[in-house]
Order: sequence, then structure tokens, then C-alpha cells
Amino acid sequence: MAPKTRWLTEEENKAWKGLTLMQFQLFALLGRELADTGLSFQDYVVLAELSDRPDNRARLNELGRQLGWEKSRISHQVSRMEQRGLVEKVRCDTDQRGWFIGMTAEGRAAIASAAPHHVATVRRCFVDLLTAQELRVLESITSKVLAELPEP
Amino acid sequence: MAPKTRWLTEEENKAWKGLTLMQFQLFALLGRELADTGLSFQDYVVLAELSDRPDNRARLNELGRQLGWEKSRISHQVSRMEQRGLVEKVRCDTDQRGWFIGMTAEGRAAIASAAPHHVATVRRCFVDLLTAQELRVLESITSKVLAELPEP
DNA sequence: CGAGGGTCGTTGATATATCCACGACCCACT
DNA sequence: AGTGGGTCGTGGATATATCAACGACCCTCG
Repeated sequence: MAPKTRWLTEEENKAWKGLTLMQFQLFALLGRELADTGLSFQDYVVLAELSDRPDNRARLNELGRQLGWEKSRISHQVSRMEQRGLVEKVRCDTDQRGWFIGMTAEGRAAIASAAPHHVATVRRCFVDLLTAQELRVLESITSKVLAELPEP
Repeated sequence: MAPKTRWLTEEENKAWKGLTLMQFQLFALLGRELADTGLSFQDYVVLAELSDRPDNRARLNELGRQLGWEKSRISHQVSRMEQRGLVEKVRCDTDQRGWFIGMTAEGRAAIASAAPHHVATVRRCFVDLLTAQELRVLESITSKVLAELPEP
């Protein structure tokens, strides 16, 4: 028979719920602040991911992998962004199934104008509140957890 | 003129993105596992919140505050859950605008059957991977950040 | 070559979240 | 009692996420 459930202790529960709540609130805040610039938080992370690349473009599935999104989500998201002129799709020459997603001039302008305030908020409401040690511990936690995640 | 943006350092960026990714993946996993029981993650946290209360009921706005949800979201969510018979609404006798949300027998049964596996997953994929110190640091981070959050 | 199994990305249906305007009510004040 | 400003929760419109099925393509192997 199955072993009796080990419920979370009060400390464990507090940490887990606190984490959930913090993330949710931070995202909400960042989304609200980005709204002024005409970008959603999702738009932002896609553009940021593209910006990180030397040639400012990526395959859909790479984007999905980096962001941890399913292919369907990234596909819908990119289509919407393409409609709005933030990104463009270019057929991949070596694989006729695939596309490269590149930033348009408009996309570049959008993230360039949104980034300073966005980063300032991430600093003010998160990064700058943490000590160097807390930052290290956090990094160790996330990499450990991510490494142990079961495949979907 | 505005000061030049202090971009995130590599460590800061890694911690921030790692946190985002971890949370997203964990939620996706928990949602997938709960799906077998007929509950969504959102259903689960609402029922869990109600379970935590001595009389298993709460006002809508209390629920929203605890979970960090906006009133509209909690209202829609609870309506759906009421449709499915997981919770019931009872007029609040002291405030005619408000409702108490209570768990039905069906709601109680649903969370009772879902909880063991859910908690086991939270342990296996998160809590049990952390040392006691990491847990403490995490708690300190989240409470600090939450305390500093600007009002919406 | 060509058949089968895998991957790439799309699509449409459904579920959920967000935004905003609203009606009902409460309360403090006059 | 009446008025005004606030809170409680609702509802509809729109945006976004999830799920499963699909067509197109790639690749390996016989």
C-alpha cells in the first residue's frame, strides 16, 4: 500500500506559496508597466530572446526551448507579433519545414524603448533587493530544480 | 536627464531567467499531473485555500487577496467551479453584496483525492531538492520582495 | 528509390485571463 | 433621511494559453 503522505511543513509551505505569489505578482507588475509601451510581457521576452542572438533571429523551436514554451504557444505568439510588424518570418533554406524569426526595425525600436524601464523595475522590485549570497542560492536552487524536472 | 540603464549582470540575468523558467515548468508539470484528477491547478489552489480555513469557506475578496488574484479572475474561476459542483455560494448575512464560498462534499472529495499525488510531486520536484538553508533563504527572498511590491 | 517514423510548425476548438464598465450595497457625514 | 464616495462582485469583450489533430518535410534504412 502507498506510504502515508508527507505533507509540507509550515516552513516548506510558506516558501512554496511565497514563491508562487511572488512570481505572479512580479509578472503582473511587469506586464502592467510594459503595457504603456504597447508590448505585453510575452512580447518582451520573445524580443529579448531574439536580441540576445548575434544575428537577431532564431528558429521557432529554439525560441520555444529557451523560453520553455510549447510549440503551439510560440507559434501563436509569433503569428500575432508578425501581424503587428514586430517580427518577420523567413523560410529556412536548409529545412523547408522551418522558419527563422527575425526582428523588424519596429521590433528593435519597441524593445529598445521598453527595456530601460523594464530592467529598472526588475532591479528595483527584485534583483537589487537581494544580497549577493541570496542571488547565488537562488541560482543554485533553480538550476538544481530545472535539472531534475521530468520530461513532459 | 535619466541615468544610464544598469543592465543585469550575467549572474543576475541567469538567476532571474532561471526563476521564471523554473516556476513556469513546475506549474506546467503540476497542472499536467492534476489533469488526471479532473482538477486544474487553479481549481486546486482555490480548494486548498478553502481547506485551510476552519469553516472551509471564505469571501471572494479574501480568496483573491490570499492568492494574489484580481477580483474578476476569482469571480470567473469560482463561477466555473460552482457550475461543476466543487464549491457553493452562500449569501453573506452581514454584507448583502458579498458571498461566502464553501466547499461542497464533491469539492472536498476532489481535493482529498488529488492532494497526495500533488504534494508528492511538489516534494519530489522542488521541496526535497532544497537544503534547509536554501529553503530559509528562499523564504527570506520572497517575503522581502513581496513586502516591497508597489500597489497596483 | 520509396516507405516509415520522426520533427517542424500550423490550425481550430476550448479554456482561461485580463480589462473595464456596471449595479448593488455599505458607510460616514450632514 | 439623503447624498456621495468607497467596496463587493458580476458580466461581456478581447487577448492569450492549452490540447489534439494535421500536413509538410526530413532522414534513415532496406
